[in-house]
Amino acid sequence: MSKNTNARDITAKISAGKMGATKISVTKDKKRQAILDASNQQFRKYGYKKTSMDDIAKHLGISRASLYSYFTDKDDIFCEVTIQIHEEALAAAEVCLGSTGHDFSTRVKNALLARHSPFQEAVIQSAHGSELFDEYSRLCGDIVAMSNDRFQTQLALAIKAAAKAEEINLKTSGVSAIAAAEILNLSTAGLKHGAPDLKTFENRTKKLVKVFIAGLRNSNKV
Amino acid sequence: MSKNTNARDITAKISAGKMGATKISVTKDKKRQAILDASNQQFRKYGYKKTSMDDIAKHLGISRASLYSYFTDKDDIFCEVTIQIHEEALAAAEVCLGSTGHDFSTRVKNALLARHSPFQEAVIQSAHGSELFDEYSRLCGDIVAMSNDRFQTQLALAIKAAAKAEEINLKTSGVSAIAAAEILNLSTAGLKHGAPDLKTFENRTKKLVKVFIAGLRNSNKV
DNA sequence: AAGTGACAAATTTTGCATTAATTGTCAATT
DNA sequence: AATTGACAATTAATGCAAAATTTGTCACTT
Repeated sequence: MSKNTNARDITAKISAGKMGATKISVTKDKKRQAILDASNQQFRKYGYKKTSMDDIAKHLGISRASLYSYFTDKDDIFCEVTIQIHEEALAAAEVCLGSTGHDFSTRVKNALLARHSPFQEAVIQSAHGSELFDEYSRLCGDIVAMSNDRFQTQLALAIKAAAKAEEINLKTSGVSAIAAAEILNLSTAGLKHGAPDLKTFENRTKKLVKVFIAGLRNSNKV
Repeated sequence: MSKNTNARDITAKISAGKMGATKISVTKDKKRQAILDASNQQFRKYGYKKTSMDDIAKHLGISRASLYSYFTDKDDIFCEVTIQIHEEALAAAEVCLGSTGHDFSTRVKNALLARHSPFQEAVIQSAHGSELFDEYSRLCGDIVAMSNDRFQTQLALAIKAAAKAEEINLKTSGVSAIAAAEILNLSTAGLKHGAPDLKTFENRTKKLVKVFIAGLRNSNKV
């Protein structure tokens, strides 16, 4: 096994996808993606430790050796899977926040669900949720933390914009945009607890956001 | 080790303290309490498995054998400790909810803090937090669940009363008292995450409650 | 170039024996 | 009656060797 990937490596990987001219063939990227998908599937089904490189290879109908021409080792695959899930969730959340045609409260609700639902499904629901969670913090603690920061920053920006547009009133509410974003994010995470299904979690989130955003409109009035 | 204490036993133990005429001597109760306190201390310091009956006995300056005339086994002690912590937290929360002289929002905030702070301190802060948490759900999952239910019921009653007193407006908010209580309780639990100290957690809770309760005053107005 | 089989090294698992620690229960003591 | 020391029994920790699995690499095929 390789040594723990450090923060600099991760940052490089995350931003790599955004740069334009890669000379790697399309088929190579497609195959990389197939490996990531298969691995993700196996990790959820059997947990991280119980999933061997051979399992992944067999599941794809290729040889184990070829995996090593796409990824350095299992840790590498796991980190990339994690990064991808987080990137997707973040992108989806950003779309929700920016979507016109919905009022502010709905946009926030959708963003929170986009950010949190994938993990409610993947981590909590899976039988190996707790083991995967351990691996997250061991191999990709930085990713999760960074992703959280980025989401809260996005959300805070949206809240600030809403305040400027006078959809909410931060001054009378006595909370900063950043604080509001942090509280919404953490609270939503809390709503996952003991939720028997995704629908329950969604309902709770819906209500939390509705009331919370309403509170941001006039917290001072008693 | 004894078999897992079942729900009926726990219910009996919880209500036992409320009945009047116990013929057990005061010193016996005092000693029981001393054992519980010492055990609680050791559990937090060294974790559940690493704390032996001998450790507890030595820490009290008594023999190990005498522990067994007060409790059937270590599991029993652990459950009683857990019950006591939960009972205290619940009682404190109830006092907060009923306390006149504070406005509704403050009462709710204080109740949530009374309910959650002890665990923020004990479970999260301790080095053995995760192990203790595992033991909780293994031995006393019922206690935690029951305690949660009772707290949410209390909170829901207070919310209903506030609605009757027209301090908040549940109808326009579109959430039931029970739903609001559940969301507040779960959200507050979420605010513990990554909090470096108790103060941070308290600040977050303060803001959450302020805004949320404000939202319960007029969720419909856009 | 992309992919594979095969190989040596490293890691995990298994079984088993030994030692140490912990438990729960006495009869005996204060 | 409360407490204890001591005892048998269970359970946990340790060591170690053999077997099995998994890993990462390379020369070789297609």
